[in-house]
Amino acid sequence: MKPCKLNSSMDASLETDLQCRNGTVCAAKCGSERVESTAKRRLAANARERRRMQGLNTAFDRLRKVVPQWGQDKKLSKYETLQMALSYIMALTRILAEAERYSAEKGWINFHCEHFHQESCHAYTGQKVAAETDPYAQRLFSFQPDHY
DNA sequence: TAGGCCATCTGGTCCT
DNA sequence: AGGACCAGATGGCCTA
Repeated sequence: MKPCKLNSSMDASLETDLQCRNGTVCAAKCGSERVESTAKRRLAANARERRRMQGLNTAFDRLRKVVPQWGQDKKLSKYETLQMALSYIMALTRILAEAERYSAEKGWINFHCEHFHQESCHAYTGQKVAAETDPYAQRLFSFQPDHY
């Protein structure tokens, strides 16, 4: 946890706030109220920003949980997490596209067998199904992140 | 000790 | 006017 601080630029802006409008220094009451409200708004903005960043970090943690770690004991950095998520999504997309292609092909084969070559179907489709499961598993488990 | 990563503060900009 | 988002600055912690 970092210490709370008010930096010099803010102090300067608060000071100029005191010398307002009529060229002379405002009444003490007016100035102190303005300073107080500015400081309050700043603190509120800081708190909001902290909450926002915490929300962002929670999202990063959730992303880390669903992205492959490849046995790394060290937590992925934010940048690495994004890179890994990107390559992982692209790999899954490729797998899905191939799965669709394979299933479309299988559908055609079933149709063809039903209507034209019933006698030679079973051996062929059985062989096809067994063959198609392997490449998916192979691809999924051999997935390596792309580098961008 | 340098470099990487991170949390926080801050001011600017845009939106409601 | 006030909130959300963003990017720059700063300083702390950790590791090679």
